[in-house]
Amino acid sequence: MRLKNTFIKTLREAPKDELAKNGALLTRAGYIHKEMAGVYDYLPLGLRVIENIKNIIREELNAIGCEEVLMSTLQNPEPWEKTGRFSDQEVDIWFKTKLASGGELGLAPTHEEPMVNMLKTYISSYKDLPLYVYQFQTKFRNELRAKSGVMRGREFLMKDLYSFHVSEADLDNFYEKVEDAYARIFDRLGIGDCTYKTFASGGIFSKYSHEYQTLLDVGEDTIYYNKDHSLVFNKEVFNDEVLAEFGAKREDFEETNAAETGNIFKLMFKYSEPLGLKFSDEENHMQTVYMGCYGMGVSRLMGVIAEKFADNKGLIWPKSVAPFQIYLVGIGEEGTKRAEEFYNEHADKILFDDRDVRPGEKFADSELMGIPYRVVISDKTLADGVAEVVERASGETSKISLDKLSDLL
RNA sequence: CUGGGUGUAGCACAGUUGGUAGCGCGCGACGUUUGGGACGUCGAGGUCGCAGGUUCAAGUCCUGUCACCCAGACCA
Repeated sequence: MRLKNTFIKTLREAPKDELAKNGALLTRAGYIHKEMAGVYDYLPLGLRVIENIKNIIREELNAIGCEEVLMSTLQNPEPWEKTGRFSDQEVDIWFKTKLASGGELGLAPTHEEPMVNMLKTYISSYKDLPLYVYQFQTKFRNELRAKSGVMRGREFLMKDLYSFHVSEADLDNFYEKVEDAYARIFDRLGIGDCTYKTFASGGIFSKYSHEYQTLLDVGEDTIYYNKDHSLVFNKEVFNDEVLAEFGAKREDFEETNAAETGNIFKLMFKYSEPLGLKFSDEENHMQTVYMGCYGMGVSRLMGVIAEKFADNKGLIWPKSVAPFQIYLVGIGEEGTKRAEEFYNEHADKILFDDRDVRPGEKFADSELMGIPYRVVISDKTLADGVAEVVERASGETSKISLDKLSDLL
């Protein structure tokens, strides 16, 4: 991408309504634009980050046999009424609107009901199971208070996976596969070493749910972890009774803030029963489908990663999610010409700062945008037949011969 | 929802006892610059969140309303 050809522009100062670090930096660097509290537009760079995160999740889920769909945002109240969740008393974050013809609609805050309802069309026998279906979908939640940049929005992008099984054993088995997939996803996103599977309050059918909590100063959750992080509890379940159950002592735990970046949950029959999702078993007896659900906040992940790795100069993206691998700057006549040539060979992976501004401004923007490598080709470096490479994360500078530059991509 | 705060140019802000709006950044033109956000000259850009009201006159005073930020409460 050529900077000259894009409409985005960096800002020296963050808008005063962006106090959160992630929102301020993502806005200044031109990744996002705020429409209103908790509602953001994703600009070319931000969209690339979102797509990179999605692709990592997609690859890992597909690898364990999941199928991707895209369900509707507009919700027919009927399936929700069967579970009681269309009620504003039951679910207080609905956005609702009216049909021109008079009926009422909801904007999906999650998708258990429509997913179950849809699959009633396709699941009728044990031969149809198991099934693992997921999507990346925009969710709407009428939060009392949106805050923290893109980390708590009224409209946000979420990956939601639902699994369907003939038995609890099969659900348990798949649940473990998702745990493994989640571990790989967090690793690939660059936050594996600071993201923990956490015990949180459960629902009707299971004692605990599991959240994935990423350590973050400004995270909204409080968690407690022991020395080797083998046991991590959300504050909501951190009590003497639970500690006794796990044979743990309170004094071995440390308190810290974290952001919930994912969760996995055994639903059992919570939604399949009221919605009548059944199958015929091998003896031709009707059985209710066992279910699990597994969420991951895509736009929140972008905010968490932005927030976590930034320094006083700007964003620092892990290579796996960075919108581009190289921020390319050409200086001087010959340097600019050679930069053009290199750009033209790998245009899809390079952000080329071809603007007619002084180098200092380009350097500052490269740091603000957090692109992993800044490559400078100038008449000076060309005298040695090399380009200068600065790694954003470490600040380390090195010289690389021009024909080896593509190794960075 | 409770408490506190803020709405003036794309961004950040100033605007005195009411008298018809200003600075910096950014933007356009020209010139000088050209490896760490350069400099000079000229210039464009505003129904002062919105709606009422008071007044000869409202960014400024009054009433209402909306939005936004922070803390709390809330949060599969």
